[in-house]
Amino acid sequence: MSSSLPDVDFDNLHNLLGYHLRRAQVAVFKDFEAAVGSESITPGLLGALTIIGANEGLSQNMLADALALDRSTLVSVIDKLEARQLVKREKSPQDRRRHALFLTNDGREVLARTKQKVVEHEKKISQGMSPEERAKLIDLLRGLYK
Amino acid sequence: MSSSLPDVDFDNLHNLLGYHLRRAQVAVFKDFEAAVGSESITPGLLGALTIIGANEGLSQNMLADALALDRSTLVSVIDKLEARQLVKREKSPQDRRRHALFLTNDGREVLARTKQKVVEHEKKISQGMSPEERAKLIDLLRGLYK
DNA sequence: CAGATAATGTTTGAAGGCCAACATTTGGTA
DNA sequence: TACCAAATGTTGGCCTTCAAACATTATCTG
Repeated sequence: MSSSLPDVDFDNLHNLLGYHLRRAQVAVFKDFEAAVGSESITPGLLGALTIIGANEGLSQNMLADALALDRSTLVSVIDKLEARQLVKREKSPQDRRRHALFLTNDGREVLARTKQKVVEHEKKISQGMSPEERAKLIDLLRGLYK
Repeated sequence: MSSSLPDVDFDNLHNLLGYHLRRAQVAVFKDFEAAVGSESITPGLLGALTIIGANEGLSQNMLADALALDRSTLVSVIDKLEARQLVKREKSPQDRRRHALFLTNDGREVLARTKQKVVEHEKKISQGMSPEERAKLIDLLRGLYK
């Protein structure tokens, strides 16, 4: 399967946080796809559905902030969700620059189903650590970006 | 700066490892660019230079394995490094399918300079945690992908 | 040895992200 | 009030990545 016989020397790469962060993220996202993929929901789409569901009527800018995505990136996320009839844009009457975002009934159903599957996914990837370790991990990760 | 007044409800997003992993990775990579950017070296390029430097003559496949990148992705990484005269491809005499990868003198110099700057970068991002916490963090991250 | 199978590097196409530039709308201020 | 600055959403260009298809070369197997 792998093509390393003489074993690669990683030098100090294994001491770099960025290296491990990237690999962990790739692995976790892959498991997410496997667990939730039947709904055709990616981590990014779940994030958007979750925040919209808990904050109906919010603007695209607020959502982009919450997800730490660029405004322009969010446009295509919402385009995709709207094309699948999970979300709708409505013009905000207070501020005509804004779009107010809402879940459709389909959106609410997909979100509910996805959330359940995500519970399993989180359980699976956290298998190798104790609840305390998991909490500590999240804490340390937040420390890296807050 | 930010556009949240009524404060966004994050629902259970803050309990998802993937969410924090992505945000931490983005932040760390951004700091990397700031610290090392003067050399125009990205995390991916540093990874390639590091592994090649410690394993001169290795093949593109072995390198892709080490970096957890797709073979096809690595082609463009090496294209870029070769265009900048930091790496050279040589046809392997033992296996004529393979390219053996080597650093040029320029490549060695850039790698050495970059490594120093990366030390500072790692110090900065690890500022908020103890050495034990940092080691634990890396350990937990490895647990997610190994 | 001959033919099938696998490994290697490459190209192409698609997805998802960023940034810069833009039009529209709002809000502050002189 | 009239102007200038900021906020909002969108578009287009670019980069990085993966996956699939391909040609070339090596290797295994009958």
